[in-house]
Amino acid sequence: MEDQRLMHPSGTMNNNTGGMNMNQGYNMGQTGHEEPNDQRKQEIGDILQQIMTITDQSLDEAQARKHTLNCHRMKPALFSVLCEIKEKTVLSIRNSQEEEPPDPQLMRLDNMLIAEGVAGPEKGGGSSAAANATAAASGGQPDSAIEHSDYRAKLAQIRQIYHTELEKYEQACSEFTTHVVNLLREQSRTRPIAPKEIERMVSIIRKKFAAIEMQLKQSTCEAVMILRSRFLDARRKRRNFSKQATEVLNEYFYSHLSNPYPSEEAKEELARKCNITVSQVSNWFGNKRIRYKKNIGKAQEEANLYAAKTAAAAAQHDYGDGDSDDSSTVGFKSSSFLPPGASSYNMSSTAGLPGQGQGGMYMGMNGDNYTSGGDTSP
DNA sequence: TACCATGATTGTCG
DNA sequence: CGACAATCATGGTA
Repeated sequence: MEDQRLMHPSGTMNNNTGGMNMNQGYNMGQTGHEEPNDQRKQEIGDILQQIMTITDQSLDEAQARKHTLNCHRMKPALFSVLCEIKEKTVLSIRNSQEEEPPDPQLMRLDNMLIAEGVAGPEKGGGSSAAANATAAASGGQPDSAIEHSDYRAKLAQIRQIYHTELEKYEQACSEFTTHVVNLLREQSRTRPIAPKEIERMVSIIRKKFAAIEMQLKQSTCEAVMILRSRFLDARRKRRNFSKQATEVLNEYFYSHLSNPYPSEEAKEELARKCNITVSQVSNWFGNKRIRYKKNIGKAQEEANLYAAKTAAAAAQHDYGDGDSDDSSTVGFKSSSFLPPGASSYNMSSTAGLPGQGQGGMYMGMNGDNYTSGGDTSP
């Protein structure tokens, strides 16, 4: 990682009250030169050697030398000469820097991170974001809360890592900037340093750290995209409900054929029984209603099967409510799925539907208990 | 492999 | 926002 490499100059300068040249600092913003590895290693070795030499000198000694230099009688003259040279070079520095417009790519990344809820206004923040987001998903909009919670938990994890890293970078940046500024101020006693130069130095450092931040943002975006694609892939995977679940849903549907619109409570109850989500129950009923209407002839067979089954169950209960489990929690919305007057559960329920015989389909079914639910296999 | 069944998604409407 | 209709995409089967 480049950030770690970048921190080294800071450490170097810490020990550098003696006299390392700040010009090394000016190279910071420039792109690294491409040299053969061996040569580069050699150079690094030399530099390290120099540093070791410097740190070997005692601080007192260094301070004493600096003091001697500052008090030297030629110092003012030397300083003014340096100022003159400086004035000439400053011109060349000045035109090299003007603030550029914001990087469009960075803006894209920022926008995406905000849109995905990774950056931007707190949505819970840090590790609690997962819990909050999950709660929001299952509370406000219960649909597919189970799948979402996993996705959101992972997203929150990404968010937390992103913020932690960002914070680290910002802290490092500000520490490093402060250090460099202090160093320059210190040096300005010995050589002329214009405030502009310090500003420039600061902006170079900022740019460098901004580049690192951009890398962070980019990899965060990538992580989010991967997470998303995985999540979407998982969502596309369709699994048929269990035979038992289908049976429960069908029982409910056909025993409320006159009004197959389960209330919220009924949906929850069904979801619990079938071990699926409420939204899956809603989907199922939506699909069922429309497909029933489209193919009443065929559905009729199924209807009879379930009617027979529930009738048998009712008989067992000796005149009790046929589906005590359901009806206890079921509320009905007014609906026109069937014409008014048609009631579910017996032949009259289907009498009003087009394309159906009035006759004895139900009778024909006799009691031959519907054994396998008929439609789906596990 | 084609075909049907089925769960999920999307767009529209009241 | 829920219901509906159309559609997509996958699972299961002949």
